[in-house]
Amino acid sequence: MAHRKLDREQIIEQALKTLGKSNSFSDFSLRKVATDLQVDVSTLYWHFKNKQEILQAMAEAIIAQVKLPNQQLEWTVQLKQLFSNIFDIYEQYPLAAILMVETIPSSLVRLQLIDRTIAIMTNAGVDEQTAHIAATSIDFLLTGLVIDLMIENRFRQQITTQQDQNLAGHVKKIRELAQTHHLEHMQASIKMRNQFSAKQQFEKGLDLIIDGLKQHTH
Amino acid sequence: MAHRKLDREQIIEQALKTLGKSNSFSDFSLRKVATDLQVDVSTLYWHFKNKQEILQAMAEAIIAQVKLPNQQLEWTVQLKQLFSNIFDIYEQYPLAAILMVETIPSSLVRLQLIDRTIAIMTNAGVDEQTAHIAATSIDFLLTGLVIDLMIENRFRQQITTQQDQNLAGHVKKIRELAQTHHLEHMQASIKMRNQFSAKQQFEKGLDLIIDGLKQHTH
DNA sequence: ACCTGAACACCGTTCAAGT
DNA sequence: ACCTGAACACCGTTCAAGT
Repeated sequence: MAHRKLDREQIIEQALKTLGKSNSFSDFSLRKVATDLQVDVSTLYWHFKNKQEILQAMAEAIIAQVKLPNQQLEWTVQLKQLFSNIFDIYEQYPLAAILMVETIPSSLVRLQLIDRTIAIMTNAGVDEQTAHIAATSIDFLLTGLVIDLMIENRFRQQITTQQDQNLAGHVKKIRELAQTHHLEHMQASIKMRNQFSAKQQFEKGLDLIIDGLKQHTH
Repeated sequence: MAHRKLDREQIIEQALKTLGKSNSFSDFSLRKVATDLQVDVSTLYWHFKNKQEILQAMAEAIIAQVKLPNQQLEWTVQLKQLFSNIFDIYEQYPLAAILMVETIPSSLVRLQLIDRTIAIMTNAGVDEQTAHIAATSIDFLLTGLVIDLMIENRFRQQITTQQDQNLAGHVKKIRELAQTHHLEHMQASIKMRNQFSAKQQFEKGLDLIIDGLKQHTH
């Protein structure tokens, strides 16, 4: 293709689409993005310094979509709404959570988001230190659950479509070990995972942390 | 080298050492493990099916080192001791946390660990559902913090040893953005990260979740 | 049974060369 | 200013061949 077509925005847009098509994060490559753009890989290196910079821009584009809750609302409602929004976006871009882990939160949008999260708590009377660790905890819980969810879905796909005996073996093994070694709580956990959606589990975890926070408010 | 030397145990032992020498998880490769073992890469494929299986065995070897707390102790003490032990092991093998994320917990040792964690809570009167989500939350908080810690250390190293302007730029940018956009809580967070160790932060997060759990016990 | 060597299909990154 | 093509140094994985 001739020149004078591409800009950074178009590259990031396609990169997010290409990431969406990928089965895993290691499946995602700049060469595939370039192919989808009908362009040589090396072209990307004129617009971006390296892969890390592209991932950074992708993460930024995703976080920019997060809608902040109304500040008039009660603080627990604000927290729940905010992270519910983030959860929904992560579900839309299933690999976005990994993107956040792989990337440094040095963009303004991401810093503002962290700042706002802490502000919600301190405005409710929580001390700065507790608010900081609570924000971190909620963030890790969210990304952890989404990554888990994604891995599970990938496995489910691989097992059904490609009949991957290896992965099917793992799932079977977990159930069997739980039974033969009488890991009763493990068995209950497996049931729970099937009974509640990842979002419901996240909400319960968030509630738990909020319960803890309430003891630090006054 | 001639044959009749290697076994799975030796490979995993060296793999953990090679992982320890790696600056990042993507830096770690089977080819490097093979070189350290003075053996051809393809040799590893006689002992293991693929890379995933090797990672799985590595994760298992690490978790096997976790010491379980005395069951006579009070439940909050048991929880704190258990996760303090896990934290210390993760600090010893800085990339172990990523290993856990990349890997399915289908080994007996890991399942037993999860089961035991939940058991500590249910024995204290916490319902099965809350105990399950709390165990998950604590686990994600721990791995999240350790991964963060590791990334930070890697950056610090790269900045000082290789004068990586790119990474130094990120750190500087965060401070600057926090100042110019008056992200006061963000500034306080940066201070706190320097003031408290990752372990101390984890302990505070754990305390928060325990505070939440106490409301579910009776 | 255990290991090697070569090959394959992938990566990210660089750089001289084109328009 | 923007893009290509070829090259480089890496990957994981397979497989015929050696001992």
